[in-house]
Amino acid sequence: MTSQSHPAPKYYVLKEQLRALAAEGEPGTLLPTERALAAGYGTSRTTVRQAIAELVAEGVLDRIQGHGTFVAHNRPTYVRQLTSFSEDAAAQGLRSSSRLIGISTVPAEGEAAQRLQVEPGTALTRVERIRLINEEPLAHEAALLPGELPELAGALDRTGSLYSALQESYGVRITDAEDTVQTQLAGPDEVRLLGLEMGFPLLVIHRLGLAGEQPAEWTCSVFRGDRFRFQARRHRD
Amino acid sequence: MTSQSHPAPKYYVLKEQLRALAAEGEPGTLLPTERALAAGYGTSRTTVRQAIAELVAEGVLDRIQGHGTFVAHNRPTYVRQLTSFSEDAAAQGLRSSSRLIGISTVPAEGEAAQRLQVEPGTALTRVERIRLINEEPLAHEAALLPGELPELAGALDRTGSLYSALQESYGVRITDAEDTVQTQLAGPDEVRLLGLEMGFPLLVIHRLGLAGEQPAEWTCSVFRGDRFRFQARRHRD
DNA sequence: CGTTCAGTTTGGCCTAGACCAATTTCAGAG
DNA sequence: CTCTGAAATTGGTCTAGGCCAAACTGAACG
Repeated sequence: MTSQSHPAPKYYVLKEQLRALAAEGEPGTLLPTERALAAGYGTSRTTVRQAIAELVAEGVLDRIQGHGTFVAHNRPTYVRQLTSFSEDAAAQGLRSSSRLIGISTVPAEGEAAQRLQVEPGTALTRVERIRLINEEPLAHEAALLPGELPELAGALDRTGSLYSALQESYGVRITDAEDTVQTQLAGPDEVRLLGLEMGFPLLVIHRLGLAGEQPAEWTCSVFRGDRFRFQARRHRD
Repeated sequence: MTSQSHPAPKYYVLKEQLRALAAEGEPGTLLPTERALAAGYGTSRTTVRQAIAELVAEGVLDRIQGHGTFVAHNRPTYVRQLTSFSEDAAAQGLRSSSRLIGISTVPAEGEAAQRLQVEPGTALTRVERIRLINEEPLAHEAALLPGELPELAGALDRTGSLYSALQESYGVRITDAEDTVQTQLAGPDEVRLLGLEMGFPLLVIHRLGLAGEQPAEWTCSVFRGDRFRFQARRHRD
């Protein structure tokens, strides 16, 4: 008999009960308050909060300070399939938009310089944006492009797409991209920019965009882990 | 003045201090005990534990009940690039191995039936394994293959690779694969199988393997989020 | 010298409650 | 009826401490 059957932690049992409770209600339905749940389930508020925190991280629940905890609305899950955010969203019938935080010129350094194959100190254009799906923040994205690109702001404003703007204004066409996906936990920056909780699980994608053989884009995107899937297709020789 | 400068939570300040502390020590160096840290930093053990928990989730620290909390050893980060675990690991110079949990025959149902394009109830072969890098558990994997495959166990034992076994015994060659990556939190199963903590961030990959146009494999892999990166390369037309 | 077993240490889980901040509620003023 | 402002409500953060389980320590024993 190898099964030692450690009893599941109390918070986890409660978590699954709350998950079931959430499944019954319509999106938006308010759950009892944390204090009420603690009293009702004969536990402490700390334990209730741990259970709720994980369900929030899974996109099952949502909560607002001063308001309450409620069944999360069925968020569309954004799936990255192609290379462009706007194209991916359109392919899935989602309304995508961007909020431009800023375009600046920065010197190349560290990994960016290496990836873009330029000398450290070379001027790069940095485009920082928030990506939204159905008007809700989904990701923070910072793209680094070689050279100074004075016309980029206007073209980006017209087309809304970085790739379109690059092609339109500078004839740069990204033909290949290499993406690396990994997990990360939300810190103060992500909390501020994406409006989520500290320690929330995120997916970070580093992308190297190539125009032919020439590195033309080095981007770091930080997605909410609960509304995002990354999809890739490969062929073996 | 839009900056509202919410002060960072106390646990987060402590987390970054502990991160710096960990960076100084060699891997394996024991940190002070939670009770000592709480006393030293003039905080509560609860707060210390929250800080440590996130650093554990990031792979910076490691802890063992009854022993202590210490600087994590520099784990190699496994990067998925091709379609096969064994090939990927070999390409990175990592010692990979598998622990077979079981091979069974199960009826097709739900998403698996749909993905493999078989009628619900059709017999599938289920191969469940733990994937290890340098003898440490990295992922749990459950592969579903259409049909009953009596010779699979032997071939798998000989080659160690599912893809090789499939080709060798049945002439099935997986030529294309579609991977979907998303986040998940560790539950009791993952805790038991991979030896990590409840609520630990994971990366889940669903893979549909195709032999030509024919669906031949539907696999769900659950990786530790701290020792895994997923890499994909795309070409745009 | 090795083994055993009780006591100590350390992390794992949980409780009870304090104080803060954002939101909502609602009575009172205009 | 609308606006204002205080009070109540609800989630956000943190404290202090209890009990358990796993690991370690060391003395007693064979």
